[in-house]
Amino acid sequence: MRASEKAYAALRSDIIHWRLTPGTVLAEVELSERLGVSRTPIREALAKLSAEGLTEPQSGRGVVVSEISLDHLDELFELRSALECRAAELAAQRCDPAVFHTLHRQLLNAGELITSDDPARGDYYQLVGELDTAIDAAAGNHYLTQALKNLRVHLVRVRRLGKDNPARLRDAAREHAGIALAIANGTVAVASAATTVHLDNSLRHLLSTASSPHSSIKTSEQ
Amino acid sequence: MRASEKAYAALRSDIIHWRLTPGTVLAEVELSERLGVSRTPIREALAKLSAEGLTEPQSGRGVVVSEISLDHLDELFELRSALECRAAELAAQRCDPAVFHTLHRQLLNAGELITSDDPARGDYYQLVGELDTAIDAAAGNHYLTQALKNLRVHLVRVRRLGKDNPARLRDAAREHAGIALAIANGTVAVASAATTVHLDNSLRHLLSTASSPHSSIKTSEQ
DNA sequence: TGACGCAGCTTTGTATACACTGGGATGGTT
DNA sequence: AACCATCCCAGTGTATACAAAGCTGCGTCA
Repeated sequence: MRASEKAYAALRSDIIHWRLTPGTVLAEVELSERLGVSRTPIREALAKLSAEGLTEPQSGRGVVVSEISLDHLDELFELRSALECRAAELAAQRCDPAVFHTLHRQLLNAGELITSDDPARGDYYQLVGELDTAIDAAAGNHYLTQALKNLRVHLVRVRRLGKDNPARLRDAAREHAGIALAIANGTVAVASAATTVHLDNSLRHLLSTASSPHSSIKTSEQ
Repeated sequence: MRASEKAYAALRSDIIHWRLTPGTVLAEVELSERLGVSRTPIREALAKLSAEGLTEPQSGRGVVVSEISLDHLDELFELRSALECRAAELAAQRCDPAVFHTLHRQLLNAGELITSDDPARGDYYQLVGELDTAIDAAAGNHYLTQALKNLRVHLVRVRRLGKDNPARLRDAAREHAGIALAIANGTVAVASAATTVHLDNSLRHLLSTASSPHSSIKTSEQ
């Protein structure tokens, strides 16, 4: 693996998992020492992260980890809604119904995955991720998939803002199941509508339970 | 201006305006000599272009200018439709009607801009660009605007595939005028529908008149 | 005659040295 | 005491040298 890719992957993971919190300044020399590579691949990694929107150039001087603010969450979800609704519509037109019937069944039983054993809800989020992947594949649109991929990076970060309580996750699983079923049935309008409703519920839940972003940020300033 | 930005702007312009044709191999040393900067900023520029999708890494060895193929045009327009319809809907909800009434009037008279004096149709495309800008501003969604900006880069390249004959441009201007009017009226569903129809017409026109992409590419291989 | 392998070269990937810019601190002046 | 100018330094921007990896072409062997 190339050094620049290694640096990129390490930084990306650190940012997504909040080991690097919003507002953190990323200095090239410090990073190159910490990651054991020279500044050149570090710069390449930072450029890639900035292109993705995970970091932002700091007024001509250095880069900082992008802020995640509740103020712009509604905008993020408007874009998400536009992309995911269209993806669901296309998937409903073009999919192999068997795949989504299977996902529908699994999602109906997803309540069992939400146990106190795994606070990170790994199994649950993996299943939801499989639905996303299946929708992307069924939609069969490279550009749309790419746009969604870029967006989901930010959504993973946002997840930390809300406290995903078991009740909401079980509701969300049912909503996902409904989306899968609509796609399997090939009912385009229903697939789109179910996605719209699900995203609205998710956004409302996030906004109502989210911890203040500033409190999260402050704790990181050691 | 930084050397990396200069290189990026120069290459981006060369690709968009087909001075660098799809499939062209971009060698770092050759570019650094041609643009008069060292390889480091060239690499930075190429990374940025690849992130945008204007170039693609060539299986471990160098980068090439991305292909523009009719095969994927429908996919590109599916994404475009998803984004522009949502943007039009949001604009219809939130806009200052006066702005779009003005644009509506200007677009109704856009036929006069399509003269044989300017084969590049600069004035026409500038007016259409102003509509795009106004929609972005009215929609007031930073993420959506960014996604559209990324997309429009590809659309400018695609434009070269089709022969924009005056009749089609006049029709397109009327369609744009209709979109502007629907937004000014605040009729969300109409704005979305008018956008859908316009994009479908544009795609069909492109596909029916487009020169074979392969012939375009071949001519570049000197 | 065809295919496999090796050697050389071209091109990319990485490290490092140097240049330049912006900001902050310090000292002087009003 | 407050404000401005200058100097210094931290850190980025660029150039270049070196290392590694892949392709090409030729030669040899089956």
